[in-house]
Amino acid sequence: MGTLAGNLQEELMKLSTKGRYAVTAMLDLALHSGNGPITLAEVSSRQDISLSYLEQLFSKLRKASLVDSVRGPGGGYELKRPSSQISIAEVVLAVNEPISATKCNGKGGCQDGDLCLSHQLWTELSDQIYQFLSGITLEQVIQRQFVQKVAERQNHRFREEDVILFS
Amino acid sequence: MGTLAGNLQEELMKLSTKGRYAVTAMLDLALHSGNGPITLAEVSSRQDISLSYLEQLFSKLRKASLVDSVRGPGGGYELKRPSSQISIAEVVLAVNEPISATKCNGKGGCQDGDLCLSHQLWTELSDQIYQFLSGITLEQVIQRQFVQKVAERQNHRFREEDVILFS
DNA sequence: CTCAAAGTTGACTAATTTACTCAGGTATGG
DNA sequence: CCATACCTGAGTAAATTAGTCAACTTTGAG
Repeated sequence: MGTLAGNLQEELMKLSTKGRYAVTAMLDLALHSGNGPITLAEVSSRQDISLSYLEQLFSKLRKASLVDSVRGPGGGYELKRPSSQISIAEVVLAVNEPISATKCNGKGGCQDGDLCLSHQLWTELSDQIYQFLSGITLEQVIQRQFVQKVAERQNHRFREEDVILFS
Repeated sequence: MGTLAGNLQEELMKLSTKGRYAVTAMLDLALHSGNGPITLAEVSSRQDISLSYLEQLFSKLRKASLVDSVRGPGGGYELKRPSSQISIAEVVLAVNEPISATKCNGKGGCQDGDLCLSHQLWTELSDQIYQFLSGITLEQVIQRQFVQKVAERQNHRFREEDVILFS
């Protein structure tokens, strides 16, 4: 299933509960840093995430070089870099198998252009989302410093009832 | 958008292939608008999405007032509003059952503050993502007018190798 | 050295979601 | 009428999520 595509940006952001768990756990680590490693048992009880599930997530976070592990008594996990240098995008991508952007990869029938156009548009959009999340660090989230008015860019003339379907 | 400014949303964005299918189909509709309704069969063959799956998606898109349907021969679907007034966020939210932001909703044990803090931080972040996608319309995607340099905001001091793990 | 605390790994699984198919409807233009 | 197209709901295989369980390895403290 995994395409060995050499191209960059063939993979998409995926935002689900899995990524939220990972970000929440990383925020917990950032919030409680300073006194040595933090055990997953602490994170588990504080954030109400099962210990075994955290172990899976942190296995991936470690492989992505986002955390360091210390074994033995007094051990635990700690951020490998300062929280100001770890982006949300990194955390989300570390735990998610990224989904393939192009369904039409090896397949034919993509010459008529239409198919590839939509794919490319979505890929570019996904890239924008990635850029956005890359610009937000754990520390910025904690300090609530991430931009407040990002949506005030262009013709933004939704009526009230259109917006409310968010609830 | 005064509505979103007040209280935080309790529902989160979810980005998966499902939303991509919906956006792709909506882009197809936008690209081929002007000659009356477009059949799902056309969209199906052009975008390589199964007809029955499209029917499910468009049922939700119609309930969300994003498309109008015309029955009978010569019928099909068309955008209810101009593509410049339909945001990506609307499309994605229309087809996804939104996931709950707060696991600790009715539960106790949320008094110690830590749990709720992480939840709130993630909720605020999710709100930012929503704001971001709300600011991008179908037309902007087609015209590729969505902001090119959204990530150049704050202390953006990632090293190269940190960013590249997107591949 | 021993023991217990912690991470590490892999196999397994129930529940849920995704991505469909199928079998019927209903509305409507020609 | 009748073919076309939307509409609805039931069902379902595959994948993902969100875990559990068992068996390790490493290491600090006593």
